[in-house]
Amino acid sequence: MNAPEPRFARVAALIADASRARMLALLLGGEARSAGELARAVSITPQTASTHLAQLLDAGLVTLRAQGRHRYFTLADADVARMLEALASVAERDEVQTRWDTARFKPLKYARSCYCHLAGDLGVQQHDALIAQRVLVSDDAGALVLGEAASDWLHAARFSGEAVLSVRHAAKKKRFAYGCMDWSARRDHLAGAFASTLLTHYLDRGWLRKTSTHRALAPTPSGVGEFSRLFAAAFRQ
Amino acid sequence: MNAPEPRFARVAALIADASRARMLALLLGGEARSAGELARAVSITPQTASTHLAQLLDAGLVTLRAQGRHRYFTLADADVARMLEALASVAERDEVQTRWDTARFKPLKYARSCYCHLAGDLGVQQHDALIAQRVLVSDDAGALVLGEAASDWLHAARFSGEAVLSVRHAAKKKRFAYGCMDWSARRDHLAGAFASTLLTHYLDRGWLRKTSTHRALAPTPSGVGEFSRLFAAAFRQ
DNA sequence: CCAATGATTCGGTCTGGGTCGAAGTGCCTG
DNA sequence: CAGGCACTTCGACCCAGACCGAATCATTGG
Repeated sequence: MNAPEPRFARVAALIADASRARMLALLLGGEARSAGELARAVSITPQTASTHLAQLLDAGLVTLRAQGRHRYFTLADADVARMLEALASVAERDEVQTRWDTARFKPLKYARSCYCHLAGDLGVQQHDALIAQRVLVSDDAGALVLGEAASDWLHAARFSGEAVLSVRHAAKKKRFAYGCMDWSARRDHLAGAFASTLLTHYLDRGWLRKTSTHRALAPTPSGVGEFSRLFAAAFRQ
Repeated sequence: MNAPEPRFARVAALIADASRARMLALLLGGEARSAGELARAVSITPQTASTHLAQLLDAGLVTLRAQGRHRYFTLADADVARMLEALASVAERDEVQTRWDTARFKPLKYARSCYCHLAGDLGVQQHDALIAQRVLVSDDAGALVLGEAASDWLHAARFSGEAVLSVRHAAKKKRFAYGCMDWSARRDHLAGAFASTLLTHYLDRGWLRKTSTHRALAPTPSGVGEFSRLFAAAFRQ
């Protein structure tokens, strides 16, 4: 009769603290951050941050890479990012319409990094376009795999021949591509290894650039053109 | 520079408390529960439960239906269920393999209700089978819609003619069917309005029955036969 | 080998929030 | 109308855990 305490309560408790939540929100940007950097960003002393990070590490929400006397933290994996986005999607619900339309949040709504893939309206467009153009198709199990139009599209997106091969190789792995609920658009954007590769590519080609402080990503003039060409099929909406 | 406190921290705080988490876990079963019932289930006094439920209600995690002097609570919507499952999927990670194989948890892993659809191994089989048989197919935007084999399958599943029509009508709505990460199987099971209809149908036909205390669902002898027939395509693995 | 810097550990303080007893409100039944 | 039941509100208590000061460890550079 007596329900046992669910394990998710413990994870929720880790996210519940304002300082830890702000650290996690920063890490959602995808980049590794040192302990001190995180402490300063959320205005707490290094020793407090240290205890917080130890807890996040212990629970497996973040991973650690020590480099000299710095310790760099990143989100553990895409599952953690998905969980945070799911929380945000419930937390933001009704606020979305009003808040997102302010000038301050518009860039964030248009495009941002989520862990290490593209989110926001542009991420949703990417998701819809790649499926509509059959670059990605559902296999028998409902997972997304490369479709018949994949090679053409990758070529059009200026992937090199060897890069295409490496994508094709990665496509065999689990978690290659899947939908992830976008909390501002409230529709799926594209997540997974393929989505990471694409975002890296966009940044490398200079179609997107990171903005100073936030997770927001701004398209460059050349990027605007490329995206409207590559995602043309999704622009019908 | 100073990162604002993310709104999801507030939601996480609501789930972080052991008593509230246990209530939410109970409500994940999909059935409405009265305040007193929830209080007894988690071993707290009615007045404590009342403050908890008021908070959950205020945050929109649960909804309320007052009936006489009883107040019945249910999970607010499928987004909340998805969020809880995402949390659980991170929280359970490594435990899954060991814990689920104990006799105590096996029924839960095999089939359980998630909000108001079918989860667990059977839920994953359903998801995979309906897609493999093209009862459900992805549309241009990646959402699942009824496919060319839908009518035949519904007929085979003993849906009446008018029930088939009502399903076809419901198929136009948003959130008709979509994948939802299953935290025990770690693959997608089927969620959405269609999934709810199917679970209700299985219960009505006596193919599944609710077990006493948990969210676990047990297949009846006739259910075993029906499921192996209806989900045949997924039994390859 | 000695600062200087990044990070952790320890000990003590303090507050937010969960808890229950007691009392109050509303609804249903006899 | 009276009594009972489901639930809520109020007040007081108490404790887990966030926080910081001080000290310690580790790495780098001079």
